[in-house]
Amino acid sequence: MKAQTSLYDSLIMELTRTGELFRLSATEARLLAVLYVENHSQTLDQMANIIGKSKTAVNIAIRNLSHLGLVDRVWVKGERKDFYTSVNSVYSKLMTLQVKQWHTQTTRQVEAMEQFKQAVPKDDPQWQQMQEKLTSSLQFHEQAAGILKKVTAIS
Amino acid sequence: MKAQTSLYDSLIMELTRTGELFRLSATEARLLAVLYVENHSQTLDQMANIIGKSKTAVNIAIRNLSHLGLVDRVWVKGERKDFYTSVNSVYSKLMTLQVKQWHTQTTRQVEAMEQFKQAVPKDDPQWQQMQEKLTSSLQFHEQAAGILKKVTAIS
DNA sequence: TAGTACGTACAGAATATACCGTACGCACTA
DNA sequence: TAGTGCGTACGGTATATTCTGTACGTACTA
Repeated sequence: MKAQTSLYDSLIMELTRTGELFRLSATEARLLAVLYVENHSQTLDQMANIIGKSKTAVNIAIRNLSHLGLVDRVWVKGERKDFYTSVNSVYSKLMTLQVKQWHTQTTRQVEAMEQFKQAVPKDDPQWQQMQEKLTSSLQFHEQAAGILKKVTAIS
Repeated sequence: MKAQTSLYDSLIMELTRTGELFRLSATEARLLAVLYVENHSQTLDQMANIIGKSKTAVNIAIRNLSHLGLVDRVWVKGERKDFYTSVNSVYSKLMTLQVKQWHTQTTRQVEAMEQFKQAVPKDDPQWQQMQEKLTSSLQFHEQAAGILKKVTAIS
């Protein structure tokens, strides 16, 4: 018997897939999807209930998402519980974060290549090859930088 | 006692980090790094030896990398073993692959949102909110498309 | 002050992932 | 045909990740 899949479920699933593409864990991604679709902020208990996980699991996932700046805690008058909501255009932000990491990492990569190249004697046949790879890496770095600029220009 | 770290090791490590950023597993990333730095193609045994893993593990990793089009099998005259090498500008290609996935996924996401929106009655207050989110998602999609165009223009 | 409601730290269980050694199948060789 | 060398499928195991229930600390309340 095939499980009935509502449009709501499909939507959540797609959003979850998107989140996972950006290296979020399954529950982080799902949680973010729920917060994105739901229109009012949610408590830990509500979220635990919705995604069918323990409050502890939700707590940790929310902490991570919050640490990434993808989720905000909102204050609700007269309520003791914490309420959480996703930030504006989360998915764009997620993409931006990822690209930033690329940029940082490619910088490190280029530096490592340069250092390594300098240790290779210039008359070594390896030197020329390292030189080419360095050029290639630099190009890679430029590429990441270009994308970063494009991405941050929007948000 | 602190482990001695050579420039070579640092380079491999950085390249590995880069690979991991693109959702490669640790060994896939390391393997790719080695193939990238080494100037001649390597056999399974050689690679297993270099990264200190079993031949089986290397075999699977190579299969995945090959499936992603990041690694090529090269024919060497008079040799029975298979030789592998990384394709040109692997890391750019890796980035391109990733962005392509974004593009595909955002398409799916937008479709799911449109379907969901249509099921919500227009006089429902939710409708307006869904409309806004759809707009936001479309923007996200455009963003991915833009990056994709930029990336593929290079390679 | 005692009681209640919340968030979170922690330890162990469950699950998923990665890995290894063995063994098999195939192709080439003598 | 027997033998050798290679890639790879497979089953069991280690390791890492994720999840749960319990328990604790704090803040508010009566």
